[in-house]
Amino acid sequence: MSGVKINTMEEFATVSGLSRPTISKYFNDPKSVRSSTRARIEAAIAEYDYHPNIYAMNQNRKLTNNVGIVVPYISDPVFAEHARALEEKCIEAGFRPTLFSSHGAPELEVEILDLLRSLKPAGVMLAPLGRTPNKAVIEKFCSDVPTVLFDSYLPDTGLGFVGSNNSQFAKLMIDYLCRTGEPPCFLEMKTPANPNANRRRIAYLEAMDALGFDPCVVGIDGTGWAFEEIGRSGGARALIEKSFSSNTVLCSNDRLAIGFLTACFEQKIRVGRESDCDIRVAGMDDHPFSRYTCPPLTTVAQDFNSVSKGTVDLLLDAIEGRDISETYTIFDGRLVMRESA
Amino acid sequence: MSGVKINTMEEFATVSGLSRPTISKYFNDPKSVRSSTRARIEAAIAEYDYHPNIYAMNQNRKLTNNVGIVVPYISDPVFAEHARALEEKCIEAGFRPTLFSSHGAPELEVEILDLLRSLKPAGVMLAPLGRTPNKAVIEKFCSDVPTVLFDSYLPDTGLGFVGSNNSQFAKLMIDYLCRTGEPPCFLEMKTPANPNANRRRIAYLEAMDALGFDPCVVGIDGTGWAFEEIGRSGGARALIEKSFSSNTVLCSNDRLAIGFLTACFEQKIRVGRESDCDIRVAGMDDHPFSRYTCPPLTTVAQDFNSVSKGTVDLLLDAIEGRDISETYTIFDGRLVMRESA
DNA sequence: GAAAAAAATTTACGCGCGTAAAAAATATTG
DNA sequence: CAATATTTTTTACGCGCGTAAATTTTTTTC
Repeated sequence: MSGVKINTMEEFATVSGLSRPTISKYFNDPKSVRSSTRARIEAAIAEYDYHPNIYAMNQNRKLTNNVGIVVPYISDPVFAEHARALEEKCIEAGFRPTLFSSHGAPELEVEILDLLRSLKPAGVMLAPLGRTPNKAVIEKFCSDVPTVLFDSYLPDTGLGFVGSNNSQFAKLMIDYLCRTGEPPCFLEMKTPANPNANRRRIAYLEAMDALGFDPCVVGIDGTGWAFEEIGRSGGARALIEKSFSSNTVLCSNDRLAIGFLTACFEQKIRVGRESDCDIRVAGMDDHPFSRYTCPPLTTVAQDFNSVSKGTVDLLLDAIEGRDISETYTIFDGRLVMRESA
Repeated sequence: MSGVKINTMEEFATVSGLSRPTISKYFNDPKSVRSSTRARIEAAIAEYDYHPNIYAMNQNRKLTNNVGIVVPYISDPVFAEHARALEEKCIEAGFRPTLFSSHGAPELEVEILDLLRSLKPAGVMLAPLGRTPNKAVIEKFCSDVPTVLFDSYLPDTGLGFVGSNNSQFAKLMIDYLCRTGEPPCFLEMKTPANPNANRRRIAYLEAMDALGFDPCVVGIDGTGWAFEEIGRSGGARALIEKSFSSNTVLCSNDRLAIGFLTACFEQKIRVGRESDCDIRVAGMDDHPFSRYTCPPLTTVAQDFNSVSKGTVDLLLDAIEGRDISETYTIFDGRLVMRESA
């Protein structure tokens, strides 16, 4: 590496013995220059460690190579996992992802979209909070910026949606639970932070009806994203009040289930599918820690990889002008049998 | 809001009846214009929804108002929590944080620093992976960009460091454990992903020595960031091989402890501090999930709030030219007694 | 080897804003 | 009210790069 400091593309063109427009072409698309030229440029980059000024580049480009990733709550390991997978795939595709978390706050979600707009991204992957107040803002944003929704569906918004088949999640688990024991009750938050919860409840009601069982939905209080604590305190109350009509509880998501398991532990209620147990507990999502609860949590695994791949692919297809055939894609979950049910 | 679309600052200056340099001054510092002028500008912003072009602004500014946040692994809830707290405090202070995760990969850490450099941020808050290969790269980066390290210390690097007093963490827990039962063994990864583990082991050895007990360090295999699985599989082996010289195990961190609790459960070893229990288990960090293990995990709580506040404050002091008196700050942990020990 | 095609160069302008300097307008002070 | 201080305007240049058009050079084709 040479000691000379190259600051502008002009200077870099000089030292590499080429013209600036050629260098510019190279940085916009390396394959657009002859391979011998490309080699010279890359040798010069290695020698002078030149990087074009990002701001000057993006100022004039019709489209930047930025993509935005917005998740509702980064501290939720399920979304952290989503974000990680999406970032990886964007980088592979040559885009520069920027990650934002709404931290559960609708106002912050609006601010993030504002900022994203001024970042002129090539596209955005958005998992909305799913709170009604922001509906109009998100629709407006999607009509300005190419946006793919994931995880949480909003009708007629954005280029499309990729997510999980929440109905299938619930049906799959209910079938399993009914086949192997008593039909489950359904434990959920009365006012869920995440709209997928509604699909899961509806699927529960439908599946129970189809199987000829009486449903039993237990709604617990609590707002916000501290699901474990809500599951623990609300679950404890439900146990004391004997709200469950069977010895099997399907929780709306794993984080709720994790809290509920703690409530069971505190009341010395033995959880599991063996004969000496009092209750069976199941969740949905395959949260990274579900494997490590005691007993390990039986759940339905989200197909993170397919969802993230589908999300990135859909966005890139749209950005790069390929026709997007499927605008609504959902992936089935996989039953993960562990000891809790 | 008017229907007219304002694209440039020039146009915006016209419609607001002021000159462009005044508008420019306003956006660089609203307080730098007379309050009556400020009011006119803000009224015009509300009416025309004008936002200056971020790229054009940053191109010429000596300093942007971007700050970078880099964590080693965003899917680790401890770092997700750190990131959330740092983001919040940056936004409050009027800066624009961008979050990056190295995903445990040293190459990615280098790429992130490269990108950050070209983003010309006002400053960076970096929790390094702590792998030796990147030492030189990070030192170089810190000499170019105002950087505060957090969580993981590197000597003589950056503006300063803010983190936890890992020695105190270990001593605090060991004192408690020795006071209430048998002296603990120490469970850790042989090759820890995070350098804080070394401090904790050293503190363990010192504390045991000071109390006149024989130390017993159990190192388990495994690399990477899947700590729970490492704790479970390695812990299971250690239990079978009877590697622990006492009935008390202090784990190097909570995630390891969570996996170890699962190993105990699988082998029907009762965990807790009551008389009918076989083993006591403790961790360090106060991982968000530790409250919900069965039994709930006794641990030492990191002072997330003080660390994140200290990190942001140190960086902003440096950016805004105040003298930074303390360049190495660590915060003590708080004992969180739960049922596991 | 000449003709055609492809790639690189030259020239020149524009992007949207920062910012400096001097002049003009407005506000503050006694 | 004049004198001074503060704020705003006018004018003008520069930042680093995208990009278009015309020209020249290099490569490919037969």
